[in-house]
Amino acid sequence: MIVPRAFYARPTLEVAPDLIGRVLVHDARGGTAAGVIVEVEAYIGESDPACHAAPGPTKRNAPLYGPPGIAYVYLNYGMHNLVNAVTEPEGFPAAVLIRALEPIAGEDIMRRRRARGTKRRRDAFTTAELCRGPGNLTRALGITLRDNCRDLCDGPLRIEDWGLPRRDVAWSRRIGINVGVETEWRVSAVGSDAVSGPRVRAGSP
DNA sequence: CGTTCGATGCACT
DNA sequence: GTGCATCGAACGT
Repeated sequence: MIVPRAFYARPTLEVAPDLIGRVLVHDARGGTAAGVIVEVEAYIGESDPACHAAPGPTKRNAPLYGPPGIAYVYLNYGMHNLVNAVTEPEGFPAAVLIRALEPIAGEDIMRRRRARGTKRRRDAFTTAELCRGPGNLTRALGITLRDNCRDLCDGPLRIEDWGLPRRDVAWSRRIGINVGVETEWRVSAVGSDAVSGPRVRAGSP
């Protein structure tokens, strides 16, 4: 079933961990691809210096102020599309950045998309690395700027609940930013080999 | 393994 | 003109 809008219309720090274990699906040219969300980060309000809403409303960050349950997709470093799920009641700018997935459908399509334009062969990718990292997962799913403002509750780009088992989650600092580094607003599924960056250890060595 | 460095586009000041 | 919510290729160890 599709995750309903009410799910997103909540405090972002409640939405973020609840997204772990849900499934991001994209029907696109080339076919459908989907992955289990295993790593996210919360960006919350104009007072969060790392949130794109920090400068106040602008043309780019307008989706953050829009209704919950829509996608905020933007271009980062001139080459990577990053996808967020907009949260909180409309008018309060916040979102959850999706940082990593475990491929669950359309893995062959993901391989084709990931290998395109690189020197690596399709079969040189491990399954775990196909959607590891926010730029990599949008590439694997074929998510582009045209998906900005798409409704995640209805349409080709969706988040679904497949009734998968609950995952243990761990909170840690957000990655790849220079401000707002103290808050532990990154959530990852413990033990997942698809999680990017510093991984949280599941047990003792 | 590790680290460095270039690519690349655009919103924002 | 500056600075990114990044990635992978190249090179050093």
